[in-house]
Amino acid sequence: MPDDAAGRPPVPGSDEAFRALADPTRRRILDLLADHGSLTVADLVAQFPGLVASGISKHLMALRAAGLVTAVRRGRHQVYAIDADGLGRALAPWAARYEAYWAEALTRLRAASTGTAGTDPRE
Amino acid sequence: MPDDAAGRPPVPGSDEAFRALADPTRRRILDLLADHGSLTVADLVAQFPGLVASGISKHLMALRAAGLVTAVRRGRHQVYAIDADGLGRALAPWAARYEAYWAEALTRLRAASTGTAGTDPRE
DNA sequence: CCAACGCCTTACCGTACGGTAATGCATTAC
DNA sequence: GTAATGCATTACCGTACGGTAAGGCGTTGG
Repeated sequence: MPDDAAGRPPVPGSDEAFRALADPTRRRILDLLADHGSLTVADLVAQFPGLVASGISKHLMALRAAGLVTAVRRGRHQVYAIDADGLGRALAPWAARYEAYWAEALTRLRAASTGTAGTDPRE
Repeated sequence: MPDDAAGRPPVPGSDEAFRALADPTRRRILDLLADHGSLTVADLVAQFPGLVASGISKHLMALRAAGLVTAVRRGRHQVYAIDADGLGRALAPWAARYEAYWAEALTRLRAASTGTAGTDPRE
């Protein structure tokens, strides 16, 4: 990248958030945190058989740098949780611009999941 | 990546979409397409002083592979536009899960831009 | 105090990504 | 028909990313 003269005045801190969300593992971590509220590193490691603790820790650091999760020490464990405020601030501007696009797909998705209970986000 | 044993059955085609959105240049291309409706490669190249046509073309291919934009030939120009349906299908499941997080930030954002005639997709 | 534990940190490696330059294949213009 | 345009494609390069393995520091427990 020779220079950033392309100009990117809009969305200041969202870059890191979008880059963080690019990785499927990190999105799954967010999903797990959204489901369970808060989890330790060990809890998360148990959910990823193909990864060791270091990898999970690195992903968590990336999410933390992007402001998507928060970390607090509890004893010798580190408990992670979704940073609702940070996630909102990072994605709200983009969502405001594009929510119209997925709005109809969303209502269709909600209608389809009424009774079918399966994870089938298409058709 | 030795294997994908970590398990990623959910959100089948969203991976490419999120990876495509990770790059600021591609998000800016989407913004430009959202603003102008449809643009040719040359139009987009004019918006990025720091890039040559090949680079723009590659970004457009990535966006097309992710199902976020569509391309049609008009004469010897290639006209790109946002694929509303593809964008919706790719992001709707994720948005359905996390929209609550940016909902409050969104209303706050809308309240702040009341009267400042920004880019308002709806209402 | 000392050993075990838990997590972060650093070093390192392979691969994929973003970028340019050069080539190819259409379509338009002369 | 031939030349020029417009975009895609390919080849190539530097860098950043995702992953593991090894080391460090604070915390828990005897």
